[in-house]
Amino acid sequence: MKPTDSELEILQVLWQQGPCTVRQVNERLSQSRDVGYTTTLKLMQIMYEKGLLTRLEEARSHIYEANVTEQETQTTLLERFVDTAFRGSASKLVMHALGNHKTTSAELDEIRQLLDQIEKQS
Amino acid sequence: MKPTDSELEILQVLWQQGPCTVRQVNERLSQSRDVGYTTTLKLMQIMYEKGLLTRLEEARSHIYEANVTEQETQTTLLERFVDTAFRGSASKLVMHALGNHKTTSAELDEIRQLLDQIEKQS
DNA sequence: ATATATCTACGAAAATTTTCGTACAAAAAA
DNA sequence: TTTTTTGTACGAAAATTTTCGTAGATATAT
Repeated sequence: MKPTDSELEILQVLWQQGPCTVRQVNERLSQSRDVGYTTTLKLMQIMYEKGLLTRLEEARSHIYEANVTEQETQTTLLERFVDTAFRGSASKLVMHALGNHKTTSAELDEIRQLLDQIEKQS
Repeated sequence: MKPTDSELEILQVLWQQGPCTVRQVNERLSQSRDVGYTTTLKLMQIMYEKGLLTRLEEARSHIYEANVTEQETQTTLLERFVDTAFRGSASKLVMHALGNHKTTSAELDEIRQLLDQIEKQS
């Protein structure tokens, strides 16, 4: 299941903040851009229908929760992205990402450890 | 300039094959999915208007060429992707990419070298 | 109790992207 | 020369995604 850009934005809020009402999500989104309440509502209803979200209808204002994990979504999106933008070459993508972004020393070490681990397995 | 999915598909063909006519691009695309000739034509015309492609009109059938490099496009798309899917954390993306894709030993070494190089610079 | 605020549902407009039909010109084949 | 093929241009339909207005229900405040 590949979320659209707007859907991903909403998922990010829910992953970071945990279960939220529409209002809470909308308020969070409003911090970075202009978006109407019913726009967010509608999107979340659609996501609910698609199974991307679950919701509790106990109170008058429903409480929504992500029904996909951040990890699995990242995996799905990454796979697609590697294919479309990097012709399937994960290592090209990695080199590109490391080249263009600031990465701390600690993070670099972490990546080194992962490299060793991968090599050991094979 | 962020190309759409279909536009990226066309750019990939031009990056791999060099300057092409619409027919050549369409034939390449047709190998993987069903797409009409005029669909490809229209898209390439739009891309030309946007400045994503240049073209030679000397012959009857124009010859199109990518007007953005694969590298710069990858950089643009990657930046966006890191932000939307990985909350801006390039290292998270890297770990994810290394974890989920097969990478050869040579590629792993190449990445190690890059890591060393980055660390030396800082 | 009446007015105001807040919520859901839902249809449909608006914006974006993708697809294709049709018109017409020029080249190639018959 | 006439027909068929191959090309561009272009408008507009179709599909997808995003946005929002309005109706109606329920809670909250005056």
